[in-house]
Amino acid sequence: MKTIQIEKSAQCIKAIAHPFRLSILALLAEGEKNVQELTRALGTSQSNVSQHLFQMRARALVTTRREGNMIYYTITNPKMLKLMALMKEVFCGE
Amino acid sequence: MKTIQIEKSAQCIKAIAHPFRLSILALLAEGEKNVQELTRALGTSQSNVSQHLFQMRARALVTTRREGNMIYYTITNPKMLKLMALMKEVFCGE
DNA sequence: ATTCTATATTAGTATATTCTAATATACAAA
DNA sequence: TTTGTATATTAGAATATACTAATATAGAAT
Repeated sequence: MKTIQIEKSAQCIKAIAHPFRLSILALLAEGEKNVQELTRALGTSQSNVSQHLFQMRARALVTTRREGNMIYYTITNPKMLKLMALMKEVFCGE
Repeated sequence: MKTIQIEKSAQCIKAIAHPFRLSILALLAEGEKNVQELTRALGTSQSNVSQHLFQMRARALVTTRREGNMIYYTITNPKMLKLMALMKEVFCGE
């Protein structure tokens, strides 16, 4: 595996290496959600959620869509769902 | 996904969220290696490599075997290889 | 234009991570 | 038993991350 791929992968992995960010992905796996919905589900501050979302947006792991004054987030790459399922299997046993 | 699984997954993901640790996994994917071999390949200090290995050992992602005064490391779960391939695909495109 | 609501950004602090340098441990060889 | 080699551990400094509180922005509604 090339150095550049290692670096990029490490950045993306870091972007999902937090319980809140994993939870956000698990919620988005059900379908798109706006920031309010995510904030309520996580039980932390809106600011904190926005900051976590920023990290995943910066790596293009999630994508946004505006509707009125709400921003809806979705998982960019559908293969992410497969990846999450496999991580669960490898890290938590089956 | 349950909170406990989220927590455990986040811990494991953190344990691989570093270029050196990903490189180590990529090297171990080729077969078991001892600390010297990994140290030479990474081009950092032996102490640093041991510290990175510790993090993955603590999460049982890698397993050790002693031979004389060398310690050989292997990837614990063969499914990790599938996971790494999928991460590369999702994070680096195909 | 003002106000309201949703989201983003900033500043500052607390905590965690990473690295280097030094030291400890464990086995092998002499 | 001393010496050498491989690996692990510790301490401390530098950097990065995560959180709270406050503020900014952008669009909607009045």
